Amino acid sequence: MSETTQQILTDSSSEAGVRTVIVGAETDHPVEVEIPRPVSRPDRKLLLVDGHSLAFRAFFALSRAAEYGGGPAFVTSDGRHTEAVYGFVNTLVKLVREQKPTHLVVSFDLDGPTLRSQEYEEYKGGRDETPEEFHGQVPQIRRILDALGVPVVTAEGHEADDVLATLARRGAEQDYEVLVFSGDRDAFQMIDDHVTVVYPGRTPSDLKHMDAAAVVEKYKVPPRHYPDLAALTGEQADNLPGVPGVGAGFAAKWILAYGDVPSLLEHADRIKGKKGEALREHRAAVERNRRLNRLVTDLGLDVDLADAALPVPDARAVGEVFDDLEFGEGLRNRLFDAFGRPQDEAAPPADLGLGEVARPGAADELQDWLTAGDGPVVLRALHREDDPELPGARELSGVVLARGGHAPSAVFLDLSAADAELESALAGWLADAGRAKIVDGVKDVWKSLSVRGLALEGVVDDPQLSAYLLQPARRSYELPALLEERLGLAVAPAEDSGPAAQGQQELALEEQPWPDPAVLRREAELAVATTQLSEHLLDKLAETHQTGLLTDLELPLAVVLGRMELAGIAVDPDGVQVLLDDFARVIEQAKQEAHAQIAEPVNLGSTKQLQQVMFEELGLPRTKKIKSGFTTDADAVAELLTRTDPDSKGHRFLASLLAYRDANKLRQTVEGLQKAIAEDGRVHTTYMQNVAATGRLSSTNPNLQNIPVRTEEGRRIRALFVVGRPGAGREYEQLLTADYSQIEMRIMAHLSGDEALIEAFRNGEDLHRFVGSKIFGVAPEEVTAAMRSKVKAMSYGLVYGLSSFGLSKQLRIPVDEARTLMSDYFTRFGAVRDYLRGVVEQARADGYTATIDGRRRYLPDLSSDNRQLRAMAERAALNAPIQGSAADIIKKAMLGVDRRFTAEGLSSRVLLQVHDELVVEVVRGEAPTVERVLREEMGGAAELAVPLEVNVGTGRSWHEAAH
DNA sequence: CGCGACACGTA
DNA sequence: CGTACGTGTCGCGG
Repeated sequence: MSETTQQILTDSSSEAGVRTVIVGAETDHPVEVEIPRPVSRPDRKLLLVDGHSLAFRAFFALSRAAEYGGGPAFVTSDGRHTEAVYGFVNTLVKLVREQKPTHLVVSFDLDGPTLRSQEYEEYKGGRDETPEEFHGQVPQIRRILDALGVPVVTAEGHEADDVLATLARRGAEQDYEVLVFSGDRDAFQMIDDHVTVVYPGRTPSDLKHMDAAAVVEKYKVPPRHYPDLAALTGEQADNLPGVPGVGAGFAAKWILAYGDVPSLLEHADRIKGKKGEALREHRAAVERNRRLNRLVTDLGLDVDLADAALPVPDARAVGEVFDDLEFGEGLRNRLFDAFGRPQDEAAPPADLGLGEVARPGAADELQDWLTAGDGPVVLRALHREDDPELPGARELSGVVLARGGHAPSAVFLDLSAADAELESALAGWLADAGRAKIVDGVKDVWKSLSVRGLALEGVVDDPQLSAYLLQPARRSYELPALLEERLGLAVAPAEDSGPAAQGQQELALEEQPWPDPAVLRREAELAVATTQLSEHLLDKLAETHQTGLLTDLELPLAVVLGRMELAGIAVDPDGVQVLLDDFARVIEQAKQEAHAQIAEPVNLGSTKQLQQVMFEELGLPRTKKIKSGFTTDADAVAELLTRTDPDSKGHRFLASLLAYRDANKLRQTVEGLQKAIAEDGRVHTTYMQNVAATGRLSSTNPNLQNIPVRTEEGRRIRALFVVGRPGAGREYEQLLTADYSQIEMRIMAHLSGDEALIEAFRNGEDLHRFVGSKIFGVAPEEVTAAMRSKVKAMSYGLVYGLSSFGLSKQLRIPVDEARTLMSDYFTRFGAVRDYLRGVVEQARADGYTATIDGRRRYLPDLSSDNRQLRAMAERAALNAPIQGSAADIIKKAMLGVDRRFTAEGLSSRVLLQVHDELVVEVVRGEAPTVERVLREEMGGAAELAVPLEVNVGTGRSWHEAAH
């Protein structure tokens, strides 16, 4: 920490508004510098922006990002570049969001001569020609500023900085807190107690705040003397040479000793040595520099700052420019968030024509409503409280039913107060498969109904699922967003304040009416709008031939998943504690062993600290570069282990680190499990049905699809999952697992139609051994373990779009050898190569890949200009049909198993799905039938060119049941 | 406190 | 420079 900073930090004795610090204490001329305390005027905050400077920096940052990967290419479909516009708006939005100015002005340089260029022809000479792509972007920026209603001020013959300096001075005089965005350091001279400069760092969005203290800290002179300093050192960017050999340090010393440039030059004779000589020699240049970098603060600008109050943007106009420039929703939303959402954006509660929400009080009233119209009815569940006792489900307190069409209507039923007859009328309708229902989030609603003893049949759509099939890569499927994007309907914007906003008098919590009338109204409107949304989504599904995936797969699967979630899986609590203690011991030991090798203890969980220890203190060889330096991941550490002397500190540290990480990871997994054990002694995961872009399920809260299995210690965790204790008249006997053997390779064989690969599976021999014998040209029994593991890695790699480079890294073999391996593979399995090539081509042409059952994944990046993005999309295209088809197959199997369990009167139940594996809790005596059903339904879930092989195992725990 | 980066578990 | 996920920790910046 520098001396100055220390003193600033420790200073406390100053008068109000001013601090003093000593600068240059180490020199002959220590000087006391006054630093005004910056004022804060949250209600009068003026932001002044140098438009060119911001646009230019944005342009270069985004062009580079696009060129070197990572960033998207900012070009419209008709070839216009938009880097500067996008970056400008992005940074401006960031500034407004973070700084919350009340007033805003942007200034631009004008073309043509300025006073500075007239005085000094070479001013700003030597700069590279403005790139072609930059042209035309400034007018677009001004269009957007116009649409936003932000005043743009320019001055003939002057640069933007003069305008800003003038406005900054006026702002300060009028007691505004002024923030100046400028990329020109000359702007620092404006800084005082009212004015701060925001100066861009390496990227336009990396903004540094320069107030007086920061200038003193950095340059050792007060802001008003910054231009004196710059005049001495010169300014490369403006092509203004200074005094040769004089850097910021000397310049600052002189200025502190003599004051400004004129005073310094007056006393130039007194300065000894080479530097003094140089100063006298370049006296003219210094004087010229000082003239040129003096900003004009008294331009006769015809602006009233009061008129620069941050306006409400014109959404239509902004929308037009954004559409024209092909900017996405993200920036648009951020912009409106920062500048305020215009009134007409909050759309007239999309007049749905919905009247009062009726509250049928008796069964016949409900019956009347239910039979009053046709068309599907939207069902929404209301929950009074957030935290249910019920493991895995929320208690149902009420429902909203709604119908769309010409006369939309909605009703609300309070199930916490409903009489038996009314509830039974509802139950009859819910269970009637002939009465079509639309349910948003059907799995959760089914669960809530189910724990209340209510059945649910006749569900024809769940927008979360239909929208997922249409756009599987979406992040969220929230109704308001879908309504807005699909139908342009702005329904019931979420109110930001609670009931109080509705002007209700204060009521004790327990006296508050439930549901809140505003909440009920919103629910009803959403329900009505959902009828339109569903109609639209089902149309689109039909157009894309995915209707069957919804009605025959995802919708019925939601119920199966709901059952699995409610069931949960039993976890042995004592075993959990034992493991936790065991792991804690290992962790402690590994931590101590690691610390014994180094000087100061570090946090082994901190990559940053590990890098310091490994690559600095221990001097270990550098590993692969990552953003924050060099990787310390397990792969790299293992590699380093092989390259270090087993008796060295480094080696021992690395070994301890791996042991620590291992045990720590396991401990975290078990801890998460412990926390997740519900009152029924079981863990209820949640399956997400619309998260994975390929069609897979995901598991969360906790994730039971990534429970360790590969290591011995990991398998101890699987042993914690046990068969449940007797309950509800059932006696569970064991857990049964059934998994597909090499399903992805089988799908690859099927999709490619490769005869050799198909033969490999029909042959029934160990797949990798068989493939190995073909590739290496030896008999199957002569395939060594090393050969087999190479082949195995290769085969799986293909499914992921592996390159020869990647393969060489994976197998730690030379790239040449990897390339040979791949080409040998493709020689024997040529149709596989043809298929993989074809998949990418097809996807590029269609814009999407498809599974065997027609589930799509859209991959717009296949035609990206960006190499990295394109390559990623290509690998995704290789993988999606295979992973997705496997997902479809096991989903079908789950439906089949579920049906058969019911049909055959089995009480056993499926508990878990782990992508290619099902875990079943088997009731005493049902094991043989369950095994047969699992084999038949899983094995028969798809008709492929190769058989689907299913392995089954049983045991008291998940570990024992593994095979 | 939110968020990105990192590391690492599964198929 | 191998796909698809979820979770925990760290450390940054607000």
